[in-house]
Amino acid sequence: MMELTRKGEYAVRGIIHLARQPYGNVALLSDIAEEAEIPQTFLAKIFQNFAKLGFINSYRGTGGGFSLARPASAITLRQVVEAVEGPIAPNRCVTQGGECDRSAACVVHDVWRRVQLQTLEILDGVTIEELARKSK
Amino acid sequence: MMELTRKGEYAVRGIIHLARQPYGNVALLSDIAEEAEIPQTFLAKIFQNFAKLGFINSYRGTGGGFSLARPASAITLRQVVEAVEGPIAPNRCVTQGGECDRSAACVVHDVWRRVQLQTLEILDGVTIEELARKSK
DNA sequence: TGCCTTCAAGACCATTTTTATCCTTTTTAG
DNA sequence: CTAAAAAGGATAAAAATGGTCTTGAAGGCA
Ligand code: SF4
Ligand code: SF4
Repeated sequence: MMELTRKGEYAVRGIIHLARQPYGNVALLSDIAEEAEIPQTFLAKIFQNFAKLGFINSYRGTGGGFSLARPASAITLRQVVEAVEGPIAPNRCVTQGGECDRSAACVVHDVWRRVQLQTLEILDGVTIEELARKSK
Repeated sequence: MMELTRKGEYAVRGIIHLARQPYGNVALLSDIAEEAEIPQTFLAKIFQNFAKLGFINSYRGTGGGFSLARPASAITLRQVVEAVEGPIAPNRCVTQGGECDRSAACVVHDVWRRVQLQTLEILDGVTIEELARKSK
């Protein structure tokens, strides 16, 4: 239950590997994909999305590639995961605009909200910088 | 991300409604399904599974139905959820025998383990009795 | 003994999500 | 101009989800 998909796992691994590059350095998709052991075309989609969201910059043409658009310390694990997996919620009723007519009276609802809040707290507290720095 | 499936949601709702019956009372599947607003045939599968796991008793024939096999206070939300959704884990690498050759060195792994442990702690601390009693 | 009720078990199925791959286009450096 | 590299869109196999249907088995009752 509640497992990250491959896409989520790849997204995290991918951006960590990108963050390990010397700062400002532009890295090739093919290199990151190989290092992180991610299917290149799949990672391409993920990075395209990250670029749109402003996490990373992309450069086309010869000498192109990807680099972080802001310091790794300013990107949290939560942001990365939510970017690809959507809002973190253990049940429908705890998402923004989550629909269940029972929510008001439901006790289980409160349990899921606690799970959600604790999870968010953990993921908010971890930055890509930390992850990239440790266990290099 | 990490959402309970319908099956999980139905399982929780179903067993709570069963726990609201007078103790020892045998309830009809059709009644529980209607009260909890769950497709009856789907709930049947869930309850069959619960019966196998010893959470509930089932009785066939006229006057048959389902009842809890042990006090609601001895059934935790975690047990119910894991019964239908499998082990609670935010990533493959934190399941029993979860496989990722990186686990040892990986820092993200530790984050997922923390998420898992916090979630388990919450779900272990909630019993079906509490859920059935409150917000009747 | 039959008949009716109720759960058991397994087959079946439509839809959605996951996990990619492929191809064409655009951008850019040199 | 050309080669390199990402962008964007179409396609698709495989798996998971969310059920339904049919048949069978067990139990109560006239
Ligand atoms: S936990 Fe309660 S509020 Fe949330 S979806 Fe289930 S019934 Fe609705
Ligand atoms: S978080 Fe680390 S250990 Fe877990 S699956 Fe990802 S790479 Fe492997």
